[in-house]
Amino acid sequence: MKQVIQHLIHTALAGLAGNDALKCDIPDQINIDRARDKSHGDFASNIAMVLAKPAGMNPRQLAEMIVTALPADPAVAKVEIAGPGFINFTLAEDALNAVVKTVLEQADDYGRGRLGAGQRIQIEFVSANPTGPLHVGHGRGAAYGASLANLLRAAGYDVHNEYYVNDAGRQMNILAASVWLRYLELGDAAFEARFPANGYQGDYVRDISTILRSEYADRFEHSVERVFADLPADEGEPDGDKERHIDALIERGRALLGEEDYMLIFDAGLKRITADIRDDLAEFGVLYDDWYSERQLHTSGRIDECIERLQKSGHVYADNGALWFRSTDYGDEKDRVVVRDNGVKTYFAADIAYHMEKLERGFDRVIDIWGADHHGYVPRVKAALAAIGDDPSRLDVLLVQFAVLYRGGEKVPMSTRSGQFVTLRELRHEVGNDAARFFYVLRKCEQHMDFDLDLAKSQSNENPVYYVQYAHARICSVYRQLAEKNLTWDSANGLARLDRLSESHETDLMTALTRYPELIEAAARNHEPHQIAYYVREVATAFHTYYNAHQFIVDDADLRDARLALITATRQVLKNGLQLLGVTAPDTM
RNA sequence: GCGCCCGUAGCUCAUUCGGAUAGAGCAUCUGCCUUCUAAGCAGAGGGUAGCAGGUUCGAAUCCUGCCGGGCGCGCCA
Repeated sequence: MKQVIQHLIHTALAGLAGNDALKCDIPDQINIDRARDKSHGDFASNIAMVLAKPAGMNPRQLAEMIVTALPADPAVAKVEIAGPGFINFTLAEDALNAVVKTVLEQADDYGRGRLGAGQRIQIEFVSANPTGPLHVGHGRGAAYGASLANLLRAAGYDVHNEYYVNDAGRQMNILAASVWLRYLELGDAAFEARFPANGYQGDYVRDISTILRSEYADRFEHSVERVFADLPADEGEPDGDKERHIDALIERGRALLGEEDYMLIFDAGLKRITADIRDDLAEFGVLYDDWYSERQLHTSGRIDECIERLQKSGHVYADNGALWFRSTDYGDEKDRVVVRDNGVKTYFAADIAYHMEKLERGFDRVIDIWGADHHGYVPRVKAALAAIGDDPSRLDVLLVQFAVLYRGGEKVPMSTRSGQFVTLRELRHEVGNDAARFFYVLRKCEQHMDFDLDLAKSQSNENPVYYVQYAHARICSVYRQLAEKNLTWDSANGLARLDRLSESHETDLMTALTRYPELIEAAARNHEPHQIAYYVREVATAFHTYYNAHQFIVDDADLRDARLALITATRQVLKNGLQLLGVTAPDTM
């Protein structure tokens, strides 16, 4: 409809310019907005105000001229000039109620757009280290990423979801050492007192060790004395340094176990935790096309290849035994190490290779969703892509602000290492997947989020998701009532008699339904799934209001069939919108 | 200190890439269940959009400065 009006205005302007009545260029983009206030009609254009200055005219006069030159269109019932020079368009009733037919015909496809035009787009999100279960902080990235992926798909993109598994690096070695020590602890309780301050303390580590012991009893046995002989002191001991201590402990583990057994323990932890994360996300309705391994980048030589490319670019130098990427050449604050003086490639080196690889896989666009604490990382990744000759503008990094947890008015400390956190699974079980998905996505990603656990858990009925789902269930209930009264809905008759829908509640609801396709496009373009959440709530409001004001199952069969057509279309739009958010649309509540 | 994000009703947040009188939910108050589910509806009160300038026909939105909050500034990942 916007395009229709744009076209009308464009025709009018072209005519005026042809008569020399208008002495300025016609803009390519003519802005048509939804009117906020019903008294302003359905759509508004600010074109007269925009062109007033270049045309050297008063905006209201110019608006008069444009309106006079507008070709007639059956869809437009009324055109008015208002305020400083807005041109307001009111739709004809036929044009409005046609939406009911459109929705019923297109059904699950109603709202699908072609903004993406089949472009391939990859979206990587969550990608938490597989060193422990997901916590509620990860939940936000999961809900946001999954909803955004659904939204982009609905907007016509070919979307590929990916999880980057950080299965290499120091954190994973710390996990392996933690699993090993808990395993030893099961054979000798004396190990418990020596558990490193920096180890992973969560109970899930003990669970992994218990399983490991059931599979490999007595295979990795070592005494406390041998394990801790001549190690640097841990935190809490004189001259203690927890970092040096845990690194030495990892090396001790490798030496005592041998590489094969060490990797066996390492993989036991990795596999259990990755599987747990995968199940957790799947239950949350968050699915991936690929789980991409960081370790695979190392073993395949992709990182070396990437470093070579960087070197050839001339932006790499050696200093202090390490290899540096001169990211300051691209505006970064300081240069970054890619190979440490001990020969180990940094996480950054792997990440450059990963992004290089993503672009090579043929995606037109790549989206990374990161926690806001990684924001300083964006310039160096883009710098590296530019250095190796890739186009950094193909990468969008969306930063999701932290969800700060509150319990009893107190901030809840979160740390994976200490094992002190509320897991995503706990949250899901307490408030339900639907409420959690909806709650998370109700704020735009750059907005800081206060997550009040007491509110979410104890007063979950206040969550607006129930309000929306209730509207859907109520519509289903109307059909059950219809059956009990031995009536049926004649849909063909309903569609033929849409002219009977003239109550203000009905036009309001239909207007809301017409907005859905535009909303998908705007929300996808701006990466804002929260718009969908607010929209379905608006549709639910329009429906609940209608429900209370009018009876659907009336004696007049034409009116009844028309009203049932409208609420059926409403149910479809609610379902489509909720589906994008990963929320169920229940038949009963 | 430098960089990124944020500041809108008592609380939590919207505000269609600059539009008309800044809107919802929660909380508070007043009404509505013999009729399709009251997890609902109708209505009321509640605002200097952190503060001060600037840009323009028009600013919560863009720019500058200050104030306040969050995060980051490793040869960790």
